Amino acid sequence: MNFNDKQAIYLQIADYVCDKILTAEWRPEDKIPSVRDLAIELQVNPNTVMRAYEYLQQLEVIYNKRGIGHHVAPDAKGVISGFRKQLFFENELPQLFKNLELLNIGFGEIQIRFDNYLKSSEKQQNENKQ
Amino acid sequence: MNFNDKQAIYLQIADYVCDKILTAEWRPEDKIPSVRDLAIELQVNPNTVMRAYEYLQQLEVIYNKRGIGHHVAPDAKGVISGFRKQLFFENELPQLFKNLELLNIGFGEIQIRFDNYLKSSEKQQNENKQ
Amino acid sequence: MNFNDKQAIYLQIADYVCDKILTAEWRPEDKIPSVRDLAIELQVNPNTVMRAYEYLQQLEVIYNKRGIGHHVAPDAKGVISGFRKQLFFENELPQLFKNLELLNIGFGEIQIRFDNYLKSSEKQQNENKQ
Amino acid sequence: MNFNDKQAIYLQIADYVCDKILTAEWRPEDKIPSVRDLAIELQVNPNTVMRAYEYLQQLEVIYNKRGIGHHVAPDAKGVISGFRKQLFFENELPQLFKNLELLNIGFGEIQIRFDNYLKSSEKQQNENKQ
DNA sequence: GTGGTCTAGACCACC
DNA sequence: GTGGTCTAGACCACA
Repeated sequence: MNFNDKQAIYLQIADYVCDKILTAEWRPEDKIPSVRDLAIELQVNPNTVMRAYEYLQQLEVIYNKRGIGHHVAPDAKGVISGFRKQLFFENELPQLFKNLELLNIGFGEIQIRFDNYLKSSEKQQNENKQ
Repeated sequence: MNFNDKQAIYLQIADYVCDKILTAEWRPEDKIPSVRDLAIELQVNPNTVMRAYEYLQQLEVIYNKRGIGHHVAPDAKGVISGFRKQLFFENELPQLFKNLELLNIGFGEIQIRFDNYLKSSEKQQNENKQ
Repeated sequence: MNFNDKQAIYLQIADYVCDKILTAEWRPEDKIPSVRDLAIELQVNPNTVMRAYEYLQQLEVIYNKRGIGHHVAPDAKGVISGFRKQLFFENELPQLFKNLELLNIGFGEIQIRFDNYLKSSEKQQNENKQ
Repeated sequence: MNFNDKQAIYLQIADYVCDKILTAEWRPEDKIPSVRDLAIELQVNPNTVMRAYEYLQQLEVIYNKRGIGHHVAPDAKGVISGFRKQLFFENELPQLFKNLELLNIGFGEIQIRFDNYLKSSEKQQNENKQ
């Protein structure tokens, strides 16, 4: 967690959890780490983890079984994808296009960098498998 | 100015000024509007404009002559481009790639949307010329 | 704080903080007083303290943890010394030499006054220890 | 003149005039440059030069003959020395000593640097004579 | 006219 | 509790 980032820590934690779910590291109905454990792992105040979990419950990404712990919601992946896609197409992409134009960056360069990204990404996955 | 945006107003003003410089509407050594004038134009408190100008001075995008006013720095365009490119390549682009991967969005779709963006952008410029 | 000094109050506060750090009264990673607390202690407006802290953050003398407070940066002492030495050798010392020459003041007199300064300084420290 | 310096321009001009007098480049009863001429030479607004001259008149460093111009006062050198010495001993020197102490700079180093300064100063004067 | 500083007081998000 | 932002209004020095 980055304590000096402009993004709130509880949102950083929520993103951390969402990434775990999107990459299927945590699957639907899986039990996710307890508030205390995650707080220790991420070196933050348990209240802050609690707030992130509450936020994710509200979004129906996770749910809580009293006395048992928090679990990944059945359609967590769909919900997260929905939110992120909206953010992506309505905010990030227009901003990207504006930058390409103002900074005189060609679309070709983006394509090349994306290809490189894919290659290094695949390579890393292969290494992890071995 | 967007008063409900999460981004601070003074940063929005700074971006507003940078855009004026990048599009060459304001050129190096030009005098830019006084704190009070811009405050009236943008309907904000003069202190808020002052804060934006202070921030831009620190970044060496503008400079101040005692009692005369603020002026566009000689290499303002280079400085702004530098900052924005760094932000673009180090944050926005990796974020884009990560999104494409996690959200299962094809690169082709981005390309189509960019072409559409360019068309509507050109169209608008032609309308402004007339 | 000296309200009639030509030097801005927020800069006086910044100097106050730097002196605390240089004398090791506040050490690296220590939490420094909150904006509101220092404002009460120094009898100034919290905004003024905030401005001093912003300035020091920009200089990387202190840093901020979200919701926790401001802390002395790891190399604060080095940073401050660097700035002050630069100011000293590039401005103050040439100014001193120019004065000695134009005002016909002998270097010996400076030496005598410095010895007296050291004596009174030591004396005061001894008194504080007791 | 430095338009971005914290010191007011009219004070910079006043210092400029005082230096000329202290170095005896301009002698008592000499006519000094007209407001217009000095304004052109220093690339500033004539009003600003006027303000500097008014300030120096008030200090009895220069005086004005109506329709003729400004002249160096008989005891200009004494007056200037007086002011500067006061500033020197009451402000600059204590500040210097405090810096030496906090920055751990030995007095010996100052002495060496002063000797070097004198040598280069003499050398330059010899060159100017030739 | 220009910027620069300061105050008082408010509201907000965050930990 | 912490900082961060904004407003309204004041005063000052400077060109």
